[in-house]
Amino acid sequence: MLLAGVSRRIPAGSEGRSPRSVAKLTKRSEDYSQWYLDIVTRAEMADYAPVKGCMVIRPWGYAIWERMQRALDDMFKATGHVNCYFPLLIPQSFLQKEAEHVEGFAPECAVVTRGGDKELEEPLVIRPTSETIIWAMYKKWIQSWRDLPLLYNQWANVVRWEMRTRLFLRTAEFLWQEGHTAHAGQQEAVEEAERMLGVYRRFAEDWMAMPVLAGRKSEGQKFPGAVTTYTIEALMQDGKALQAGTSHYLGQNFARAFDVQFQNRDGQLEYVYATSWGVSTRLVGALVMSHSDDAGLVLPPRLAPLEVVIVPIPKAGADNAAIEQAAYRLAEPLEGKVRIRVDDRDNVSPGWKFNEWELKGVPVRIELGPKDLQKGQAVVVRRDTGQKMPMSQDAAAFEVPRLLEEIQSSLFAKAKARLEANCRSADSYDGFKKVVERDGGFVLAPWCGSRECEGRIGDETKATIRLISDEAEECPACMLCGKGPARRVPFAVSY
RNA sequence: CGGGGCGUAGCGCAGCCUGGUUAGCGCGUGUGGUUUGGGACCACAAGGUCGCGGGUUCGAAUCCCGCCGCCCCGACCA
Repeated sequence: MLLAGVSRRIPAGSEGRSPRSVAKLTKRSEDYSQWYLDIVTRAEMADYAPVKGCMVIRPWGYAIWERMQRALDDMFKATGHVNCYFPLLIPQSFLQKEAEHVEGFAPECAVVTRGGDKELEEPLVIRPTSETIIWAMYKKWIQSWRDLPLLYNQWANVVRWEMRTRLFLRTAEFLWQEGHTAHAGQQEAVEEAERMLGVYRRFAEDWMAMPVLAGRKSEGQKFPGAVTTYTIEALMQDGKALQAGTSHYLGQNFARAFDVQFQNRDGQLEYVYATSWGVSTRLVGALVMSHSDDAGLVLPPRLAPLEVVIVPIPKAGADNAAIEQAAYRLAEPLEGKVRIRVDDRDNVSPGWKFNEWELKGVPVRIELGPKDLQKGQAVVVRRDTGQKMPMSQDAAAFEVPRLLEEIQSSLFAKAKARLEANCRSADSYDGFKKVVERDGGFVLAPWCGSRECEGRIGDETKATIRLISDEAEECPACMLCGKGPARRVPFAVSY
């Protein structure tokens, strides 16, 4: 019989589903890129849509995104932001008002030219980002310093017509959040941009268990229209860097473009200071590539749609009803505390279930068979290490929440160790090229700050400057041009 | 846009070169039964515009022409 409160349902993505393919995943060592795609598709996180470059986010992938959204949204609210929604379609002329912005985004805009059966008077751009339409509206809402700051965020989809796409990492349409704030002072706006980068960093570390480097982007890699772009950069298991979140101090660029002025305390008109900041469904891809292994996805418990799955193991001649009942009894005290389900499907074998839940990255599995029942125990298995821990059923109830926390911090520790092990230094350009080629990862090397050197290094090695840190070590000479002063900045081949 | 590969059942493929019964195999799917501690087994069954359009031919998945789409690798990017 069912115990009260414990759902029988296998959650989104596997609702009483039958088995499908049994093909093995591509191994990381064989083809990293294919390994990634295998996990994303086989774990049923996403699938290719009929339109090139577009993807369907399936329930298992979307559930991860929902958990990310919730955590981030709470953090945004805790820092004083409110949610709102601006429209998908933007008059093309809006994009053109900010010179760098239009230059940056025009090449990748999808444009609507027809409505119904009529040609539109002015083409409408499907938002690649919303600064322009938001600042057009801010003009209406801001008159005085008393109207400021405006701390707005929206959860939305955007479209960027990319040449080359990859599930989650780069798709023509993606989901994200974009914060857009307006401030009465430069200092305050800069602080906001830095604060939100801090939020992203904390989210990456505390929720995704993904350590990051944080800093500013070089002039050449700034967001189109930004004065300063801040970034967090993560390191994937193949040694490539991934930009995981950005925050921009926009200065008065958009306020000027849209003529948004406010009267300051002294009664003078002044352009409003702006920031914007965003993270996207790319984070789901980052998550996959941070922790997963050759058996499939490995999820940090805090973002796992399902944290614990209990697999009852029936046996001929055993009291299988009792086994299943014990499984539900085991789950009951944990319901509400952790996301837990009993996988009582009878059309697949326990072995199948083990593999499937490992593929899907569920952090903890509890096996419960006749032998366990006799001993009053259950076998608790960690997804991240594979470690099997027999423990009494009573102990499991209070051990499991602790174990989940342990897994969360252990994933972070492991990823951090990997990041640190993959931060190397080079002083000469020859040495730099060697390290980039042989080891990958972040390579810290002296750079004079010129766009020319940055560009040439990028062209010749594929490694780009990921960020510039305030604590960057000063060096006498750039590794390329030999001029000084230079700073030591992390380069990496990136996604 | 350049280079490479592919398009035949839900998935993975064979067949094509050398045209010819009713287009095949594995996995999966449905039903019934036995099973279940690391991807179980038996029986029966369902499932196909051979990417699209044209041509050659008595006859085309197969040969010819055109088109479309997708994937992978490069140039733009969260």
